[in-house]
Amino acid sequence: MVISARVHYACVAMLELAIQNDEGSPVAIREITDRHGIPGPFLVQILRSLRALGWVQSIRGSQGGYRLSVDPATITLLDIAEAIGSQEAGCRTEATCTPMAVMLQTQWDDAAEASRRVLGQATLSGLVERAQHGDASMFYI
Amino acid sequence: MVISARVHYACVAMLELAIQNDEGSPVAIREITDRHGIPGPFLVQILRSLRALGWVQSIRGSQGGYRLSVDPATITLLDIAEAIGSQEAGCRTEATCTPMAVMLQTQWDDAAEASRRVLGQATLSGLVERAQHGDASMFYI
DNA sequence: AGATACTTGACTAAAGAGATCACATATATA
DNA sequence: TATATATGTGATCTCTTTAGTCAAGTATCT
Repeated sequence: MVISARVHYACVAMLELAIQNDEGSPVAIREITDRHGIPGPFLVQILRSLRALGWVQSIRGSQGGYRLSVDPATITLLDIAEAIGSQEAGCRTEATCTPMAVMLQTQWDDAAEASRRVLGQATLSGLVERAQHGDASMFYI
Repeated sequence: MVISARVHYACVAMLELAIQNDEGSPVAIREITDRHGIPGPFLVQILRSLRALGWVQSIRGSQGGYRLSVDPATITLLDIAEAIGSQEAGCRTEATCTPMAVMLQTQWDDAAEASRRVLGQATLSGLVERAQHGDASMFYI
């Protein structure tokens, strides 16, 4: 469960869209990059992946931007991390797959599973709600 | 908590030393690399780190090798992973540290903490014992 | 002396992460 | 219809990390 900048940015973008989901107009990339200091072209790349997943839709042209196309209650940080992040390999091919290696691999898997359980609990809507209740000025809307 | 090949090999080596800890003679690198298919010079590099940590001692010359210099009950997979693996950075410097970023970071930290708890439970002696009870032929000694 | 085994430091190849750029296309508004 | 505003797409690029290699040296046992 590696949290790269790519994954982090993807989550920021999804949260930003989730917050502004009720308002009619789509959210421009510029709005997100300005607010969070994310390199523009990089975020474009990430939003492309999110669109391919069917999680956001894009509206081109003037007044265009992005909008969530899924219910924010159904998407967790785990979903985003696993979809955007790099896929991990199974048992190492180079080294011999000894019983000891298998035992260790079980430990690595258990540890990863523990992480996944935490992130699988965190839905977008849950985070948005928590942020807005905890600190109304948090997202300076 | 990234488990690189380096960390995995370090754990294999420590476990191998823990198993043969009771016997008088030290364990040669060749013995470990042959058994587990680990590239020799790479394992040398790793054992050097382990020695710098004070966890193993080396005996040079003919009949030389490596030996644990700590109680295998006091070392966990977490200790090895954190000592050998790369050190992770804190809050990302590039992007703006917005409240949203902080909230996300908390989630990443919680997830990492969950992993750490799992690996922190796994002591070398515990793993050796488990392996030997579970399957006597596991380490074909 | 010679075989065995660790010591040390430098070095290289490959992969992935994190961007960046140029050019194309779509749409609202004046 | 012209123009400003936005996204779409593909290629490219640099930097860091990871994994692995090599050569020459030193210590110890038999």
